[in-house]
Amino acid sequence: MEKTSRDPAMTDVARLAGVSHQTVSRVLNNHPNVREQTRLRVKAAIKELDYRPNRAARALVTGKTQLIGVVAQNSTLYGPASLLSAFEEAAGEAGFAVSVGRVKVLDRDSIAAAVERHRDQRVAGIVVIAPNSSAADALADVPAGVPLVTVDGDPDRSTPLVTVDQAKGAFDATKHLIDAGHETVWHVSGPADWFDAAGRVQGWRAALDATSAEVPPVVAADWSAASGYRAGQMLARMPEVTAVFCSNDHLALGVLRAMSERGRSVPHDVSVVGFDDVPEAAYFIPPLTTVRPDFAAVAHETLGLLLEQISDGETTRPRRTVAPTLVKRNSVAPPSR
Amino acid sequence: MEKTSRDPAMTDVARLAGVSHQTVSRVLNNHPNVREQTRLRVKAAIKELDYRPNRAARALVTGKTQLIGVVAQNSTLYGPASLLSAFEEAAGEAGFAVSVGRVKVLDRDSIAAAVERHRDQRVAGIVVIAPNSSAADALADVPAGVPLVTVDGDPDRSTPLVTVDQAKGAFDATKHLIDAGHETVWHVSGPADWFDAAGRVQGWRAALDATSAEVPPVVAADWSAASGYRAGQMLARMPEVTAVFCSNDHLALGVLRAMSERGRSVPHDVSVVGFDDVPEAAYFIPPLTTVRPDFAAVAHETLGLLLEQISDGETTRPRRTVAPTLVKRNSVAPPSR
DNA sequence: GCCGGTGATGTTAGCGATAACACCAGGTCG
DNA sequence: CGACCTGGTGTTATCGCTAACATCACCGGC
Repeated sequence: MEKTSRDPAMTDVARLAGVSHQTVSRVLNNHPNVREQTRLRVKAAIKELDYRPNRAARALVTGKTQLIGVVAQNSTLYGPASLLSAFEEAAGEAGFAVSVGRVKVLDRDSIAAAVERHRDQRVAGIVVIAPNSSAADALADVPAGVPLVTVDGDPDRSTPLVTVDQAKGAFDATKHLIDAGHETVWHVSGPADWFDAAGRVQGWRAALDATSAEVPPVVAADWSAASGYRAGQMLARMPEVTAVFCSNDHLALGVLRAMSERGRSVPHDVSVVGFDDVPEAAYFIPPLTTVRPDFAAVAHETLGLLLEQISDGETTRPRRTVAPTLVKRNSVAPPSR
Repeated sequence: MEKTSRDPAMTDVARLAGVSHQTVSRVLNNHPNVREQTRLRVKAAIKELDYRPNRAARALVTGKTQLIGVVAQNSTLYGPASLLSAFEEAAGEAGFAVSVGRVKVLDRDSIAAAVERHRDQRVAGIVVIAPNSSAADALADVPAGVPLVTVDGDPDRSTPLVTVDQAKGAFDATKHLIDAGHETVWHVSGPADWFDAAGRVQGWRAALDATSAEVPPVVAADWSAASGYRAGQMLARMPEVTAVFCSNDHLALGVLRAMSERGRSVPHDVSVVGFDDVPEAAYFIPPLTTVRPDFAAVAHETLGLLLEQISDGETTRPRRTVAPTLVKRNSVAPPSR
């Protein structure tokens, strides 16, 4: 019964393989000048001891970690959650660990504190999912030199940014309704300080302008089904409303329920389009036509941009946009009138 | 224009404060034997230099990191996503960083690989969200000595485990339907190899047994609205079905739509109860009665169990269960017959 | 007035890697 | 055939911290 001794270190491997620890290091880092036979001996020793390099020691001497910090809101909104999950997977495949710093609210202080925590950890780079303006503001405080990429952040700021092409998605959705024969399209929007919501408003308006359709007032909501329901109750009472584009699927769900309660049939009386394509959208009543963002693509672009900064210190094209696609289901029909 | 010099280290702070680096270390670690005046001088120097301790160096000498590794599936299922988010927040408050290792599928090899990646990082502890049996199997390979907590894992295994009391939630839901006057309750279940699903089946059956109600066959599905819809199509054709307990809210959504298509009104003709209380459940048609797990509580219990293991090496009570609550809305009514 | 204890601080020795340089054998070349 | 390169390897210094021990002033007690 012996005391658990410490984990094997490089010198233990070296001793077993009959070489110096430096040679072990060379094998580990794939340096060219190692004889094949030596390499094999070292690898065998590594395996035999179940040796794993000590990252702390490596980080200490190189000054670099293999860690990426992500700042995200503590919410289960479908978009951010999908993005985060996709990013973690992509980063993992690239050999980076991902440390997630959750933030309760997206205000300047919380974001700044989360970024600081990551800097304390000496992460190689930071990704901030900063979907609203106060979150974006916080990034002004981050000193240059820390590789940083913003996702869904402020398009008017100069930080490297990856985002879904909200305007295009909204344009397509609105256009689809107009093409179905509707005279105009109403819009239930997400919170005004969210860039996603703003971009969708912009795309919606552009589509209406393009066909000289009348632009009705934006119906403001947050992202919740509850607020969509309230917006829907209002719209359901207005007979001139025949088409509604909602800023996300949950808003659309609320609208759907309000319409159903008021006896306005979707899509016969009113057409509805959402945004996000949550997995259950196909099982709303009726199945929802919606816009699907490609979160995996956003994640990959983000990682690419970050890795570029980490290695070069600079970035060639610091703004990237990923186009979403319209998914047609049964919530859109020509107006009945 | 001078070259960016290296980050300040402890010796820089020491020099500025006119003390030795060891004294700086003592201040940082709140050692008692430091004169108040010295402490203040050191703190001032730390602030002036914007000094941050190098965690790699600390980890190297102490052999411990302040990192917790989490293994989770790459999915956006509401339950796991909520749990993860809650855990990250709780761990952050306790001063730990959380590294998330995503896994595409919950099979033994992937889980084992993810655990290994975390061990390479020398995390202080590991949390595995292991909701099905193949995931749980992988943990057999983890050597003792690595603090490990399983969430939603195998109740029959001896690893420390935290879980929602699935059986109680399901029992309450089923009981609620029986109390409303239904002769029996049908069940649309999640995948059979998920412990969550199994626990819910068990609770459902217990409630039926307790009132000597007939136990209809389990309708098997996965967690998706699509599979709920298929199950619902079948159940809708059976006039004797008046009450359905679904293993999660998305299944319930699919059932709701199938019922609506077949002209069976919920709750007038058929009552439905779900599980999870997703935020939009209140806006289904009709608003869904469901069971709400307390993910924050699960997260806290998990963290507590893990920290106990990290400090003591042992655990007093390695199994913890968190009771969910029934949320009553409008999808349950007495049978019409 | 000397001794031992105690509080405040400094000094030294690692932790486990990589970097930089030193070294040595063997081949190439003028 | 000696100078020079070059591939393979070892040696030493170093990263920034904490642990352990050393030091020193000051205190009270006999």
